[in-house]
Amino acid sequence: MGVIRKTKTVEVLLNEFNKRAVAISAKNLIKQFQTSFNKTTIYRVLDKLEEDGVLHSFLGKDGLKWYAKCKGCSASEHNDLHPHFQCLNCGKVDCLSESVKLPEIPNRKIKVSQLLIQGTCDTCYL
Amino acid sequence: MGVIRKTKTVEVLLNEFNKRAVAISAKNLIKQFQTSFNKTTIYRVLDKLEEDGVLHSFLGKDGLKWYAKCKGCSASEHNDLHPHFQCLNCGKVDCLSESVKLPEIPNRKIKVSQLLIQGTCDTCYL
DNA sequence: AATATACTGCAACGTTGTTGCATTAACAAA
DNA sequence: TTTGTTAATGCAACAACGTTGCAGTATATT
Repeated sequence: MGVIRKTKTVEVLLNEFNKRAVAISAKNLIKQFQTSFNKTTIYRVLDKLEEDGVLHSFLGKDGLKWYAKCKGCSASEHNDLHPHFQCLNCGKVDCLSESVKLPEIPNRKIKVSQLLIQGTCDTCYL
Repeated sequence: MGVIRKTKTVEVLLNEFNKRAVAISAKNLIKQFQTSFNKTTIYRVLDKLEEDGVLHSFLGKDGLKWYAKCKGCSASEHNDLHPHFQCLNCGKVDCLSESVKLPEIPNRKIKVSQLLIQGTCDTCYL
């Protein structure tokens, strides 16, 4: 379970998430590191980092998988219930710190929820 | 533009959405009607019906595209801001009528939002 | 240094959805 | 009803994102 060995791929990817504060899509990472790492490896490392509670994942605009650093998650518990904002212009995704109040749903048991807000970000906002 | 001609495909698909009250994925429709219609046709008809404000679409669990009947939408305006609930056990998706209160986001312009709640539905809830 | 096994790269594949193009069918007008 | 325009369809091929199997490599442990 989780990341066991400290490999080059893990080091480089983690560094990337630490450097940038925003979420990054698997697609972007693959493009960025295509000369260094195979896409299969990147997918697998991201999986592991998520299992480990280091990253959390969610689906963005076109069903693409995005990852961002977790704050206060562990391998046993993922509490990534914050919403995400994706800019329809530049594609950038931010984690929002505000929590969402889920509607009341009778007779159903909620396991996870995902709120994706789309619009224009501060940089692209004219 | 939207749907112009009353074809067999449009008729059958619309009938399906009227018969069942839940959301249906493109994948399911293609599987269900693979003997009658080509998948390309189904994708295109769904697109048109959405443009027309008859259906609205959203992304479910694995990035799959789901469609459901709109209430009070038109070609000019889609007000499909309600959340969806997907059962992790049987895969069924329901539209929830409750509206969601979006968090305050400074310096950004919200265009659309999508809240997907996942868990166990009433039928699968033990 | 030797060993066990986690990690990697490659190639091939799977699934969902899209595109181009020739053919067919819906609708309007004569 | 027949004709003509053009929207809708089916087919095949493609595109994108992601997964799988397997042989070879690197990491950590002894």
